[in-house]
Amino acid sequence: MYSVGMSTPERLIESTRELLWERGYVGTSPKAILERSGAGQGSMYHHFKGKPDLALAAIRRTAEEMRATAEAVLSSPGTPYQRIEAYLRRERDVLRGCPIGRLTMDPEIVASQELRAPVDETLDWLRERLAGIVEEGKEQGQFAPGLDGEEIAAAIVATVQGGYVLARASGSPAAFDTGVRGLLALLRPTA
Amino acid sequence: MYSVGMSTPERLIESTRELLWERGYVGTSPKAILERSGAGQGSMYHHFKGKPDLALAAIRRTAEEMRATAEAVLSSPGTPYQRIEAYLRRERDVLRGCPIGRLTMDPEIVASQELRAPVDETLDWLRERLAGIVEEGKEQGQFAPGLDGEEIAAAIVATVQGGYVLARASGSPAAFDTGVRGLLALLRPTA
DNA sequence: GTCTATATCATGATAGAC
DNA sequence: GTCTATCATGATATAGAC
Repeated sequence: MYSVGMSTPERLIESTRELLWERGYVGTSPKAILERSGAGQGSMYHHFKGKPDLALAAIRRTAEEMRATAEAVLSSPGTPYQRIEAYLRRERDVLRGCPIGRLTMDPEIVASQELRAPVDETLDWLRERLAGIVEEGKEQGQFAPGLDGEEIAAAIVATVQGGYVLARASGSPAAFDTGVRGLLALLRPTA
Repeated sequence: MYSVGMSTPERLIESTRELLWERGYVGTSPKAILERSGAGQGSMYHHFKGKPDLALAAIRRTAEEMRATAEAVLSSPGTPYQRIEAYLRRERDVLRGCPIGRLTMDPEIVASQELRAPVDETLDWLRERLAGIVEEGKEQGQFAPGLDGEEIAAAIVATVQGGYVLARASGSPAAFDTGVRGLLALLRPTA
């Protein structure tokens, strides 16, 4: 429970972010949010219109954070291959899954234009960012000229998102790493 | 609602399978199952011990079905690359997601040894099956000898599972296909 | 801004008649 | 085997006092 140095709306948003990550939108109840945040019923409905409104604030913040984290790794020095490798091998809490990607399996998120938008925009941005790096690699002769940046980027993001699925199914992060090694082996410049 | 030619337990299982696919375990209520199946409260608790028991029966059947579908494609004639391509390009209801993979994002499935087991076993079987095909391809000189069958297999399954995530995020199956094309481009034998 | 009270419906099940 | 109570608790709010 968040108790120090945070305003009530902050505590509500942070608690909601955690619960959405752990249990998804459908699995997260207002009651659970109140308990975790230490806020009262009245406070929550004073600061937010309801569960969807609070979830939107939480999802937007998580999306921003994920984007910033990815950008930090992707803009680090190194060759295109090295930057992609750094992204794929970056430390992750694999068994917790992706706080953004997991939302796509939630029926109420997907059904809501508003709630789905930040999820879509984040994954879309990531694909575009990676596609640009692949194109850079092609120009530098690091990747085969026949490869399509957008296709490779989609395969990279999918491998990460699917890696979480494999890891959670098996109860171990190993499967994530195995898939990442497989993709890196396929991407590795021969030169 | 299932009404003809099916026993009550059958109707309950089929309705549960659909709901688990659409809404996950946490998002599926006994009431919704009863409404969809047309069965009464009493029938459900007569044939099954409760929601977890019914879900287990539903998940086991979905797992069997998924395995049979995959095996049919993977054992079809063709070179290893062609069989992998056939698997990746196989017709899918992409926006509905994977009925097995989506369960890994459900906190109560992952928390339950019993409910997670069929999910784990199915994805594990699939990885092993694909790994064998990759090894075949290496023997035939279709894939580079340096590749690891298990790694490539994990990347393939992850690309599919992650492809569903991308598709559902964007609300269109296109992203799934883009990722698959990217992976196939990387796998394609040059010879 | 926060609190407690209240409201309505859903959840997940049990009991016992038929 | 199926049906209709019944039940305790949770979900998702609203109302109004403080």
